[in-house]
Amino acid sequence: MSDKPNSRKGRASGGVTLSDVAKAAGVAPMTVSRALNQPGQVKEETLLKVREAIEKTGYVRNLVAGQLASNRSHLVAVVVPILTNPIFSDTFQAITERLGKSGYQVLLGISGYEPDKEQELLEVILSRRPDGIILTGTLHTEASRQRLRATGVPVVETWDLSVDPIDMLVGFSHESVGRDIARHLYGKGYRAFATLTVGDPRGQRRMAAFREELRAHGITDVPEACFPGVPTLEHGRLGLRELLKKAPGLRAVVCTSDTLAHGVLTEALAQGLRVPEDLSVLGFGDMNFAAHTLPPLSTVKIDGRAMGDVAAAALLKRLLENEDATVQHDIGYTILERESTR
Amino acid sequence: MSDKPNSRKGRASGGVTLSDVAKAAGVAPMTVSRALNQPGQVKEETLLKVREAIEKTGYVRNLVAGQLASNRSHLVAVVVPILTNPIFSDTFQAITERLGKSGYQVLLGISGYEPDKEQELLEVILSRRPDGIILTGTLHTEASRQRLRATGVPVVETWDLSVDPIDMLVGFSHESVGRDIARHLYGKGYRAFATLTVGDPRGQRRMAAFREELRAHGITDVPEACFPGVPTLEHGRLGLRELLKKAPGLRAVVCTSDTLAHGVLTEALAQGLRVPEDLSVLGFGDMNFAAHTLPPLSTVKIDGRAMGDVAAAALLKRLLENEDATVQHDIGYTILERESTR
DNA sequence: GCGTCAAATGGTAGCGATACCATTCCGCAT
DNA sequence: ATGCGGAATGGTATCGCTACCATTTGACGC
Repeated sequence: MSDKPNSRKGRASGGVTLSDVAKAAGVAPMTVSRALNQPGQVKEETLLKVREAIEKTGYVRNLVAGQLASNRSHLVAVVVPILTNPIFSDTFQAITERLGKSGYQVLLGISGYEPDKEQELLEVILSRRPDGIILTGTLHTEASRQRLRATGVPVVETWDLSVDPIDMLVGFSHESVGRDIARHLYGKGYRAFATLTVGDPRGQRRMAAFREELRAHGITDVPEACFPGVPTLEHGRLGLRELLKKAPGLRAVVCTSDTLAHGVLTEALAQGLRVPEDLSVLGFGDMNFAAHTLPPLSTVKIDGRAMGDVAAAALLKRLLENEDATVQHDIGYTILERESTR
Repeated sequence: MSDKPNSRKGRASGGVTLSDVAKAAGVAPMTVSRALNQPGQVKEETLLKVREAIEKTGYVRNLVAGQLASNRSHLVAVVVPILTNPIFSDTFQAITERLGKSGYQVLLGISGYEPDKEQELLEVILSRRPDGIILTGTLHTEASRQRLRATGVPVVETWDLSVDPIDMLVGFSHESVGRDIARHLYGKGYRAFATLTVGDPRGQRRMAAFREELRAHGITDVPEACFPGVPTLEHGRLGLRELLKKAPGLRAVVCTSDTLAHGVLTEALAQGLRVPEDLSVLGFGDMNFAAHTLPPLSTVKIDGRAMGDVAAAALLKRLLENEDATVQHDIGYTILERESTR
């Protein structure tokens, strides 16, 4: 049917427009527009004619023009630090699904834990006039915050709580997690701890709170290993080796990610250390493998899907119902005791 | 500085437009447009005035209007089956980075291995008039293929080869992988095989070729376990149990994913099976953990980043240089022998 | 038959930018 | 001075759609 690929250069796109469809259907352009956007307001008979014309002409909607005219993009931008961490891809997937149901599409941005990169990203994102923005974390440049506030786009920050949110907020307290871990493990009788982290600002904050709480119990010497980049099994293995060198009497390793913890378990197994008898290991995230490691990994469960769902729901409420209430939602967490700690 | 959040309803967006900037700078709108898009064509002095005006007015570009006028979106859509599989997120990340350098932004779509869902997705994607589309796999509905061909958008299919590509193509032969695995393992003396898969069409094809090649060597009975959904450690563990029940004499398990293989290794360890003495395991993908499992996992290495890079490069060539050559690139693969096979 | 009102449809003027062409500017040779 | 040509800038007509309001249609009661 197609004569030849459209040239798509110069001014005219060469494609079929809504007016062409209207002509083919014998109605006005506005009617076609309504048939597509508010089919309920169009008579069944007309709807049929329009659909037929669309089919016949091979019309492809142009949301770009629609967006310019209506000032609504049906686009929501989501910014995550990295995608390779399943903890974020779960949230992202949940957001995508929830928004998709209401006809919104997601524009993804990857910031790599760098506020400056995030700022650049936001600039491009704002240029596309999204209807809403979902950010990961509350650590943004001052310029970013001002820009977002000034434009008035609905914003949801996730994965954290904050005293001064830009707009809406869905997350949990990382300080609280750190303290709870410390109390929990201290309560079980552990005294010789170490932490294993990567360059993740929220993980660092959890561990800072963890240390502080331990200090309150008189434990001041907590060795740490920290790797740059993303959490990997390898970093977990290297990390345990490093920590054992620093502190041979080590009894419990607290990791900022299940992946790291999995590496620690693996290295322990390789070295003949029994878990939890000789060494306890605690992860973070409750990723899908955590329950199936050897031994099953104790961890802090974060419901990433729920977080995405709540964030998307809050945004939709604002978008669809023009609800003006500011959302502040603590999604909580659970310390999941499996067998890697006892 | 901001008076109050813009209402963003009705027709006027209430924002600062390029014309406002032009007025503030004392130049024509066209000049501001050029200052932003072809700064080389604008006098240094004028450039300065414009930049100042942009700063002062708090102007945020509107790429939507620009796109409508110029018929170029600086947007490339990427469709992947799932994001949780690191093998795809690597490719995706590489694409994003490469395109980002040339000023293109990426619009992500998740198809969930369902051609019908992909078709719906493509409809929305095309409505946004992307400058290019990168697809995963070559398995699309006929309607999708026609639609893509008719619109004339540059398309790159990845992760596969095909006799009838829509446009450009970057991948490798899954049949070839399957046959090579069979020859390789057969050559090392193995005779009792099983396969472990999830509902991934390309993995299925690899295993079909694997079986066929084995049949050529007189091995016809190859038990299989197949799980729906995505590959997880759990499926790997369950899979090995299932397979051992079916075929206690099993000597080598071939998996369609490193994650599954990791699960098999874990279950073997849990059952006291020695790898590779009692059981050999082969994965697929060479994910970042593969070299660090117990024992290190033999696998088929696919360079996902390279694939993304090549795909993005091919697209950019078409977009920037209007190169008309059809690309067909076999990215290849390597069977990586670590210790889980011998 | 006619007024009434809601449902369905149509006409027109933008949305904010860029393509295209026209115009002005400016340095330099004549 | 004058003419010339390239660099820099400006004016205007769209791009394809939807908001807004006007108009038409049709069902109903009296």
